[in-house]
Amino acid sequence: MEISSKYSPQEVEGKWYEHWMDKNYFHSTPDEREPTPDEREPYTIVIPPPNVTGVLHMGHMMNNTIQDILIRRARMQGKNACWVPGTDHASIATEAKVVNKLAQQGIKKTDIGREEFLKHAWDWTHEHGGIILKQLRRLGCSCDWERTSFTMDDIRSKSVIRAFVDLYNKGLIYRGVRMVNWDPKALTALSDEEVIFKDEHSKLFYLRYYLHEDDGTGATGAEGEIIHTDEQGRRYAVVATTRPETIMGDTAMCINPADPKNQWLRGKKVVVPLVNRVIPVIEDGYVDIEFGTGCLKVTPAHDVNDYMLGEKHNLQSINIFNDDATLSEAAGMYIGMSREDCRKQIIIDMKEAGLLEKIEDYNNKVGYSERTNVPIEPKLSMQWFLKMEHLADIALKPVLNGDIKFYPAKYVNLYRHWLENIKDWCISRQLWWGHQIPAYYLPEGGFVVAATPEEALKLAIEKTGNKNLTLKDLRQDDDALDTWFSSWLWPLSLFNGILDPENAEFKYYYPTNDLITAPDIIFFWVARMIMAGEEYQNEVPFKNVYFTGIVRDKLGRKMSKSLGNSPDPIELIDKFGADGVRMGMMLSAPAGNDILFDEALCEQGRNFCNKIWNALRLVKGWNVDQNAAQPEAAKMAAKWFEARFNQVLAETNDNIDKYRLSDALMGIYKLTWDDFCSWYLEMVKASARPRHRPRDLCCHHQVLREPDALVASLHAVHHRGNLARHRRAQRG
RNA sequence: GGGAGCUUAGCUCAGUUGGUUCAGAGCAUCGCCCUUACAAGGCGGGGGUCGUUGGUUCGAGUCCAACAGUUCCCA
Repeated sequence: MEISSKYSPQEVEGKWYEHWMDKNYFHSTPDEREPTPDEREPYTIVIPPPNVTGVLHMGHMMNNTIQDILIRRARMQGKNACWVPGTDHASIATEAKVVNKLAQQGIKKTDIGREEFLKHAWDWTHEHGGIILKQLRRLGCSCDWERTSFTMDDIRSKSVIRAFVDLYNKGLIYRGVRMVNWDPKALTALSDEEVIFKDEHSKLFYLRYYLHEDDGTGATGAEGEIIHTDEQGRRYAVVATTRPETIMGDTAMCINPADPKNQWLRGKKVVVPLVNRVIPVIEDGYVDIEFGTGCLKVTPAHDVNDYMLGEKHNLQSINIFNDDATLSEAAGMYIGMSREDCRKQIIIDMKEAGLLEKIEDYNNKVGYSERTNVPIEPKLSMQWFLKMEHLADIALKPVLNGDIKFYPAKYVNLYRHWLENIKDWCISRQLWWGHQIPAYYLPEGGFVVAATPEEALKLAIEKTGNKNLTLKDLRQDDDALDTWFSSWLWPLSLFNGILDPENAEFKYYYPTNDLITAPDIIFFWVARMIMAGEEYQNEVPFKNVYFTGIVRDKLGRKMSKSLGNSPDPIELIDKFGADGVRMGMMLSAPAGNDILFDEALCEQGRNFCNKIWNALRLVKGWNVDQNAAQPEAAKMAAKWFEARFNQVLAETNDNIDKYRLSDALMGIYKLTWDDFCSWYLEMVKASARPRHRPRDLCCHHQVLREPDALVASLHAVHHRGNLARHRRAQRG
């Protein structure tokens, strides 16, 4: 049979993937059918669940290639390897997509109601979900597909609710009015981690706050005192702000008691410009003397720090915004205007009224919603929170004492710093797509928390003593839980370890071995999984965390849709083969370092596959004579290569043990290309002149056996395994 | 504003306890070869004051300090 001189992955990869699936090579037991584990050591990875409606991007390619390398190696080492795939319901992202789709049909979600909306969301999920898992198959991922899970499937949903009820009963979950990050587009609260700060070229507006009923007293004449006076001799304070549109919510002005500039303002009252509300001047060391004029307007309803000042000084809090960040009735002016328009208008009006001192250019950072990309509005609202102090404590220990190892280790510091400065986690979202909070409000006020409506009713009757209560009297909380509130249970809930911690699978597979993830979700996800693991099992959820780099383009820019610099992974696979692309990623991916992706690397991967392919062609072209004696030179060459092979194998194992995957790959690359092809095959070739003389069997076998073992030892380029099997198949 | 990291060949990066093996790898490049496995190839070659300055040391890519550039995290 003639073999093409060029390797064509398209003809090989799909076929072999199918073969592996047919043989069920990726499935691991125990499972529900076969509850007894064999004597092998388990090796478990749970996939970082991609968004159910997402599509594969370069970050997934990187991440899942690494997982596949580790899981295949474990399998080769004789461990019971189990890689659990699944997807995440991605509350905000998915809900936003469904809302948009409905909007195109002229439908608002509030018009159709929760139940109807969820039907649409499930339709969307069934339509788009699973695409990404199919794409992972293209990449060659050896997941145990029978175990495919979803954060909103039955077991996972029940686990989330169970955990919520449990934490509530432990007193770790509470409901309260707090300053939260409000997304005025998605109309929901967000956690601190979902806010992205961006540099902004904005303006600093200096506003005049005239003294109320100025009696001319207060001046100390001290050095550094600054008193502003207008043409009529009226005295005023100057406040610098980036957000003049919030003045309607001002309930105090604050100075630093140690600020010589503003001593004359002590104990005075000032008038909010335009609004004409009289507010007190308070004193607090919080105010930065150097910033602006040292006078701070305090708007407790619309700024986190102002909120704290308000609490401390007992200030009134006026919420001047509606949920969509337009001006509310309470603002008293500019009602219904957007915050952006209001800012423009208010500056025009101030100028006219002579209340604007000056405008300066100013660079500051503004928080944006990670999902909708609109500026976050700090907002006082009633939300559910998870207390973090205890959870942070138990999550810090295993990382500091080495029960969990981070690769690279530099992330330990970052992790510690975050945990030591942690704030309570806002876990409620004003969304429908997700796990509905299992809190039930009673007709006479108050609420109960229970896993099911029936249990809630029981509790409600106990609590109120009212035996006539029915399910209809209870109203379940409208809000859903933060998506991460299900993700953090992932390693536990995948094996049903929340609902049934004594089950055989869970006992066998948990804790998992390695977690492969991106460093940007170290807080969102990694830290919280450790908390959940410690809280529920008193055990770490995984032993090693490998942080991948962020995939950038070759100019070092983040890949983004707007830049259009992200290649389509599937097109890359079509062009270079899955192996070529996988190798391209791995060649330049030391842990934790960003990788500058370049198609040239995939080309190198493709070339390598081709090199192996052609080694096969050479060997296949040889006739084998069982009776021929092995030439002395070939014998020596074989001996040399075997020694070389064992040496590289040891190095490779060592490198992978240290998670130095690109080094491991390079070792095999050179072994294959330089030692095997350039030296060994050439030596065997030369030893058998004249050229048509058949090679001896011994030699032939060794030639075939060596790359089999070689290839099997590192599955970075998984179809090299195919080639080896291909050889075996053709040999017979 | 606070903190962390990075800076070694044209590019991407190794370089673990300071000492022949420490100045490396891959890619790219240059020269010669269509040699019957592979031009997606073969053989050979060039290329770096290890960001800058200073310090510790018998000895510094490696340790210390300052500075510059750069990236990230937090507020």
